Amino acid sequence: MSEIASVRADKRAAVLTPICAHLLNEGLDAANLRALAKAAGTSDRMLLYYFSNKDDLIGTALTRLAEQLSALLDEQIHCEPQPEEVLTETVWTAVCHPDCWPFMVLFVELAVRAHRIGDPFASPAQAIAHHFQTWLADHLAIDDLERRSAAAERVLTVVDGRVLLRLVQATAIKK
Amino acid sequence: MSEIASVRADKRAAVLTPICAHLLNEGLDAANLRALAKAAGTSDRMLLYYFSNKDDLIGTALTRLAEQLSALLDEQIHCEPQPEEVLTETVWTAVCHPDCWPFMVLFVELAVRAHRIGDPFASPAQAIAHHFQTWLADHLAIDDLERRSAAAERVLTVVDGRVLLRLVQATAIKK
DNA sequence: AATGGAATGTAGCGGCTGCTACAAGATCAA
DNA sequence: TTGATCTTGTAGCAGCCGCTACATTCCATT
Repeated sequence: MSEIASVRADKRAAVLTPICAHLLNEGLDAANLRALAKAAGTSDRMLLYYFSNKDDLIGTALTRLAEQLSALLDEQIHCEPQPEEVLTETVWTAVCHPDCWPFMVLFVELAVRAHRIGDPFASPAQAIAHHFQTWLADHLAIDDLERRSAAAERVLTVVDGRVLLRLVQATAIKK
Repeated sequence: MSEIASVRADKRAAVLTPICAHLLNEGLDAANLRALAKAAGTSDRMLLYYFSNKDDLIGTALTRLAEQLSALLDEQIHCEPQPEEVLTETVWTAVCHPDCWPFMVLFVELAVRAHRIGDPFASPAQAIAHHFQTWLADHLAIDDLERRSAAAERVLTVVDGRVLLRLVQATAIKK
């Protein structure tokens, strides 16, 4: 019956949370089935029982992460529409917050893979970029639609550029 | 004798050119020893004879690529110092040129790995970013040193941001 | 209790990766 | 020519990867 959710579907959903966390903290390079399974307290065998293959798993997790970022933005920033320069700094501050920063790093990884590989990375990357820009436009104190959209794109560009440069400067600790 | 270069040193230098090309066109993910050796017309065994290990090879190649990008910028753009907005568009046009674009993609890959892993990626990434910004400052029509440097950083930020967004939009062709 | 399907553990395959042991050829000084 | 050193090919190891075959356990229905 449809009202009786199978164990499989339940676990599939449950397992997604720690997997998203792992993806966020360790990045896509570290995202192999055995490591993800360990993070989720299960086995790689089970992950491939819940999901049809690795791409399905990663794609599902990334889609969920894209939604999480959207929610995070709404949650972390409650402000009236602002002028372009002000919004840029407001968002930049939010982006540097420890809760948000891992999303931005992941987004950069996603962008490269979207370009080089395509799916399952392209769709979430585009979703994140698109939603981010829409969100920015909604928080800009500009009446004209076209100008508002163009300004949102400029803000997004500057923020992304700063993220990239910050990545280079804030380098991993060597062992 | 020091004037007699060994075969090893010669080949080590010669092999670097096709390896850099491979790195540039295929990215860091595809940079395994066997693939690089094939691109260089030799064997993985030989690459590890010329270089002490993979990190040494990649690090050397990346350093050379950083220098190549510097040369490319000088070569592709000969212009008088420009105001900030003009230089931004001049550089953006150059960056989108097929000769330069692969460098930018590689730079983004480098930035992520510099952040997550550190060396051998951090140093070349920082070199590229630093040289790029210096180059920009040299082409800005601003007298005051501090203002010029700040403007160069803004130009670099905008260009990098555009690169990132372009990556997401120009996605790989699916098979 | 019997049965059939869902859920899970065990073990391993085939492929790739960085790297190395070993031996053979190449080169050059004596 | 001999021997030492530099260069190179062959083969393979140990580890990781995505994925799967097989067997088992668990549970709901009958």
